[in-house]
Amino acid sequence: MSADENQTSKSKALSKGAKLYFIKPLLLSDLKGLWKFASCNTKVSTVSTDQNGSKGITVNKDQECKPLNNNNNKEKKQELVESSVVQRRKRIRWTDHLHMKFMEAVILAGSGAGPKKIHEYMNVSGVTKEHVSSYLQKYRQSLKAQDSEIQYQRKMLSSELNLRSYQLKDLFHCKSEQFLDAPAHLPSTKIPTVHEPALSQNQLLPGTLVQGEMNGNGVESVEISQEESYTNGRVSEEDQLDPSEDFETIMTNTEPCFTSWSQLLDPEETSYEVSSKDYTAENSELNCSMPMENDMCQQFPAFPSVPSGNVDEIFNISKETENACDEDLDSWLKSL
DNA sequence: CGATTAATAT
DNA sequence: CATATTAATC
Repeated sequence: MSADENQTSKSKALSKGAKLYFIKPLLLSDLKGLWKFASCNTKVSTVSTDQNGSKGITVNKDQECKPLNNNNNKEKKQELVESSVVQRRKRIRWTDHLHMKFMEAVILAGSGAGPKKIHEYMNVSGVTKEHVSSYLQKYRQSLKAQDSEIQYQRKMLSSELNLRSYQLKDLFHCKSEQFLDAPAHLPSTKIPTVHEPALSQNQLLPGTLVQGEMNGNGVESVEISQEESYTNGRVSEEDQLDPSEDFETIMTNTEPCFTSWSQLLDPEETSYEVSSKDYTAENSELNCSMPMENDMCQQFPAFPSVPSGNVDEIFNISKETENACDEDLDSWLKSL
């Protein structure tokens, strides 16, 4: 189908094997011709362009049209498909095995590789570049989805930490009873445990080897269910102190482990391997569904342990330090 | 029949 | 080559 109505293009196309040549915009007569063509069972030997004004198609006169309604619907459909001039590419099934081949190829081809390279590495007969291309599209989509999921979790985590930072603040400003009660105020921050694979169909990450390899590539799948949480624990009823930027900034400024598919693709980008390890480590903590208190210790300097004794005293000292010089502060810290 | 997957169009 | 769209399967 072409907007090009000059005769040379037409015959060119026809000589190269086109059975039909439509000129846009289509006319009703074109459609009529098409219908006739489609409902005829016989092969089209020759189709000549219409000479008489209509710029549509012409179907050979000698074609006998077979009535459609001799068969049931299904057969009818079959017939049409089979006799149709252009045959649809055979639909392939991406079995685990194929998928594995694909993944291997993706890895071998290196990040940034396109369908062509991947197809070459796969080297599976019957699988065309187009097949690979299509699958690659899907694969990338799944990565993207994963990525945004991770970003989401990251956000959540950061806000959790923020929440805690309020409470640490409270600790420092402490009215002693608050200090002592503090733990009770902590929101129930159960980071949901990882529910393993549960590979949803569209996640495209089956296969065992695959998973392993992917880790090496920094594409670890971190599946933390998000359904629960964050609605119950949200200690919003509490008098919200104004948000302390600190933890938020720390979290958001921290380079994400891997930001996006495009980053993965970038051959220059080498750091993600390392950072992804960090990330996984970080997450394995989460996965243990450990209380946040412990996690905090992993990521931030440990909070000085509070000496047994008079809380008020400590508080007073800490207050004094606001005007203290470094040395004073230093020695105070040591005394802790 | 809606979702998902793969082919094809842009 | 990437992405959008459509068709075929599940």
